[in-house]
Amino acid sequence: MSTSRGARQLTIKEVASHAGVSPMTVSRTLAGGRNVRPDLQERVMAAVQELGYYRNENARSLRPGQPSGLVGVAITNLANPYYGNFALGVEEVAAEHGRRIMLGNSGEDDARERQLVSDFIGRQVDGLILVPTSGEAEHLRPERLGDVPLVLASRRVPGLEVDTVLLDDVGGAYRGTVSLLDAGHTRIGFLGNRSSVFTGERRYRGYEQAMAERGLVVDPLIVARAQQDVAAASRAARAMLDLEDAPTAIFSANNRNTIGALREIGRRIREGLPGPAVVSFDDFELSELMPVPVTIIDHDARLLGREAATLLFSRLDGSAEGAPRTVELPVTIEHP
Amino acid sequence: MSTSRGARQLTIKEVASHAGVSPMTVSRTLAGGRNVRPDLQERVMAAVQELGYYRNENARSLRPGQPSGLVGVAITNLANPYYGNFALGVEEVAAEHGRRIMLGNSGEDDARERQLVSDFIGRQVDGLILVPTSGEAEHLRPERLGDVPLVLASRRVPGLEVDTVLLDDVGGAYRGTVSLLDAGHTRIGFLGNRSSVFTGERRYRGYEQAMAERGLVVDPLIVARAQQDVAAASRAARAMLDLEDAPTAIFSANNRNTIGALREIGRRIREGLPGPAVVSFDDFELSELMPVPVTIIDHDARLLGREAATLLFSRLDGSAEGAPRTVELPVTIEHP
DNA sequence: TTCGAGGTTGGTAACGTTACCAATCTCAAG
DNA sequence: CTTGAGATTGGTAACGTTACCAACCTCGAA
Repeated sequence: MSTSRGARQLTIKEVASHAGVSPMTVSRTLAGGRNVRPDLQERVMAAVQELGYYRNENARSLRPGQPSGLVGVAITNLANPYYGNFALGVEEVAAEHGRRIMLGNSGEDDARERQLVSDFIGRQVDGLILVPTSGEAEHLRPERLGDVPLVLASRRVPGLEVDTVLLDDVGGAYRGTVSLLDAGHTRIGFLGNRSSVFTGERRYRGYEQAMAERGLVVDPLIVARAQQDVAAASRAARAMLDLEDAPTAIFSANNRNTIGALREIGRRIREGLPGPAVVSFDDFELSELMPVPVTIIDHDARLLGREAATLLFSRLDGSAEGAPRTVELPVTIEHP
Repeated sequence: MSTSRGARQLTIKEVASHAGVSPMTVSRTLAGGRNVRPDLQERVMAAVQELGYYRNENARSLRPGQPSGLVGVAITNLANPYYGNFALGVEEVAAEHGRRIMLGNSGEDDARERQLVSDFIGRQVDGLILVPTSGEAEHLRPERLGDVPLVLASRRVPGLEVDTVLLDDVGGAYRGTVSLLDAGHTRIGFLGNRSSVFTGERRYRGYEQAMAERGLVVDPLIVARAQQDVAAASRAARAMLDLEDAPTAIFSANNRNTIGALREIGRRIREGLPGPAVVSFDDFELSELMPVPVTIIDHDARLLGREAATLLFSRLDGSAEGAPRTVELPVTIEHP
């Protein structure tokens, strides 16, 4: 019975003396029981049960060569359901490999990301999975990480050659835009992230490419690339749709912009104004119930997480060596 | 330059000899620099920078009395955006207290939860925050946890008296149901979780109470309480609405059931069938654009996470002692 | 000048664990 | 009965860190 204060930690020694064996026998039993007599193993396990002993994993990983079994995961915005699913995918694969994840939210803040990474390293993580903010790469150089393998997800960091899992941003945006063009639209607005955000840039490129192929010039008046949240996206959509020469369709480069745009479009429709067609990079629930047709460029964030973790563990297991690899996951297009 | 294999860990000793001081001086400097000459501190910090040294937090926490700075968080379903926000709230407060979180997903599986908890304990977490599965409480008893403080969120565990953060499930469900009754509905269907899930039970109770107050008997034909995912919720809604005597309104006890119900309702409306009014416990985006009026019983999952973490840290700081506390967070009702 | 208080520095031991080695035991073959 | 191979067991040291103590230094007061 452990009481309020102090309550010294239960150690392998107590278990050993309780079972009448040496600490080494307890350690060996807990490690799988190779070369330990079955009756002693039983006594040890009984003592463990009775005392409620948990092995101290920190002390264990202190010995050289012992992995900590921890993976550090830093994402940019846990409030976004996409990143929740991403984290879930990572957690699943980690659990399958007997590892645990330490999760941090960088909130797109560079300094916070640096702090998270150094903290993860200090806690002896076996590997790192990062959705990088768009800042510097200095703190992510392999030599700064002390040989802890790093996998980037969703975004690349300029000048940093490491394992990376990406979406087919350019292709998805291209195909989504083409579907609008095929439907007869020629004046297509764009809502997206700052161009310094990797995905924002790539998705814009796909949009631009499709427009250019049809000989259409992109009008800067109907391109808004600075919205990081729903409210800003709503305002940008409003400005665009209030124009004399308003777009008849909108390409939205991510979930947050789509929700904002649709909020504004819903408002207009309730006022009897026309609503433009929408293509959204990123799915959202009940898109089929929207008052305007919404085409979805969909992908599986959970799978993205699983792939990132798989890439990491292939490095940890030594089953993959050599040059950094990039996996680009396909996206699907769902017409309304 | 650290090369591929081996690459022994950089220790405080290397830093010390590089700075020409003893390891103790390095330790003291890193601990805040009390009673260390400024010029030596500078030499130490320069060496830390130059070598890229990170203190080994595991070794650090091995010393008795040193906290690990880790909080174990186990939630039931990270794919649900609510729990993503919950985790975010916990992470935020933990970061404010200089702590890191270890995150596990139990997937409503009892065995997995037990495994997570014992793993967290083995990794010397300073505290635990749990959205419990509905199973046993044995592995959560204080004496089994070795004095590691535990906070439950969202749900209670029968027979376990610990700090808990809950929502006002009963009151919210009651008020939501009353709003339907006030609008003239008397035949109100119920969609929810298994009754063994704490919130499922409480929300049903609120619904039942409101009905009883108006002298209405709940018809078991329009009560479905076994759906854990969107597809099952859709089927349940369909069965209910296909009845001769179909409900004119539906009370949905959670996000997943709401989405499922609305998917079915949207289908019916496209076919020209009538759609019932909906009250949803849990918000979702773009609810204002639905083809039927949706009343939202809303709450802040992120705040729930923040409250849980705050409760935990008040135990860790010793600013709270004594009997377990329960915090019940209010919910708001948003009419369409 | 001596003394002592207080600031600064370093050596030692300990935290809980396991790799390594040495010691002991078992048992079959000679 | 001896030998030795192999299985089993335990003692010791080390992982990286910091609390504790002892030693030293500085400087003002007596």
